[in-house]
Amino acid sequence: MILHADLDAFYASVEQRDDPGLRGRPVIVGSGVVLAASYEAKAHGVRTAMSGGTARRLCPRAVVVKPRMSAYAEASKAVFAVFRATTPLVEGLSIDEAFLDVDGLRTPPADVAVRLRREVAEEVGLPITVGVARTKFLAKVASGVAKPDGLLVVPPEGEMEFLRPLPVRSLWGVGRATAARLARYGVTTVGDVADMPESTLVSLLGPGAGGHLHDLARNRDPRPVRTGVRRRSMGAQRALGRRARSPEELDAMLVGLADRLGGRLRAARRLCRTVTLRLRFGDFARATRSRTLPQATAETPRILDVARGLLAAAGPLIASRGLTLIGLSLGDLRDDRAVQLALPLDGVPWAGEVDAAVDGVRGRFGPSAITRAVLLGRDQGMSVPLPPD
DNA sequence: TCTGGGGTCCTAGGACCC
DNA sequence: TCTGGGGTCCTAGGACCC
Repeated sequence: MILHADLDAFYASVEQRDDPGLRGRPVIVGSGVVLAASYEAKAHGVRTAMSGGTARRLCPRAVVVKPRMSAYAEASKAVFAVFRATTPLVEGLSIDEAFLDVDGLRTPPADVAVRLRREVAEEVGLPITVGVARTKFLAKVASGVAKPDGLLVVPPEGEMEFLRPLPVRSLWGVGRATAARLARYGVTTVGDVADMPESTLVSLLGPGAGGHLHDLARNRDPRPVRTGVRRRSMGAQRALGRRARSPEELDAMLVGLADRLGGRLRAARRLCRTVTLRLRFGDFARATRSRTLPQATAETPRILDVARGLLAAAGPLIASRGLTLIGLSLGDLRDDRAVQLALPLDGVPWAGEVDAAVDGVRGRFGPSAITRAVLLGRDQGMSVPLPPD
């Protein structure tokens, strides 16, 4: 059996945990757009991704707090430690949810789930909902139904009964666009989808999505819980508002984005090969421009260089439409083996030993690996002299 | 309801190679 | 002279998720 564990109103719950004055009150995290809303706020109709103005109109008494991303990252780490103490077979889906494969445990799955919820509450102080079922999909739907602060087990013999009445939107991969398309054919429940021939679904949605939906609706979901899934891209973006920005302002933002991403890349000891510039315009249309490098890199100046080229090429597009968001995304990620092998940095008093360290690895690793190691040291706040050439 | 900041996966066309 | 099939890589866009 598989557990799907999902923290409730995660960011808002962390805020309520850390400030007792917020407990029992409607809390909204994020002012421009709602990043998270406590269940007291949700009761008034406040939803994630809603604009801040709308949310305040729906719930004027709500306390609006600024997001504290580092506090959420820390809480997430603590919760995942509880997951991993339960079973090594943990697959994280996002900062606040994961699948756990509990088949190898002696304890019955439902008891494991009860204990997990208790441990997260006691050790981290956060409410969490758990769905238990034979497949990932059923477990995830179960936790959604059981929210908040709940537990729901779908027994193997009750699967079809559970599945068929669900709205199509609960199928993984069915969002607004696909749901609207299906509704035009009178298809609104999972049972409706299950009763369609696969060929009809495929002709409607394409071979990928069509086949996938057909399988899920007929309760076929053989996907195992996978550990060690690596991130495939990382990005950073910045909303600009309506005001027009000068080329100098845009360039400064690009510098900031490239710097942030370069640092994150090196902290993760990874390299990227594709740089994508993301743009959004006044009418909410989007565009992307990307370039793939012959050599993978984690060096900020290189990333910035490519990003600047993409931005320059997109100049005419931007001039005509009014830019409201600029972002960078790094893809085709891979491990930076050279840096990992060359310089185990943890605890190295860098400034004093860099020369020796660099001498030790010169010849085994090329100049770009050494440059990356130096940048990595800088990212960690070390005072790093440039090594002699 | 006029909209943040992260991510994942799929599709499709063109270039290029054998 | 006109013509094949298959594969990979790159770019751009779109849908979806939290």
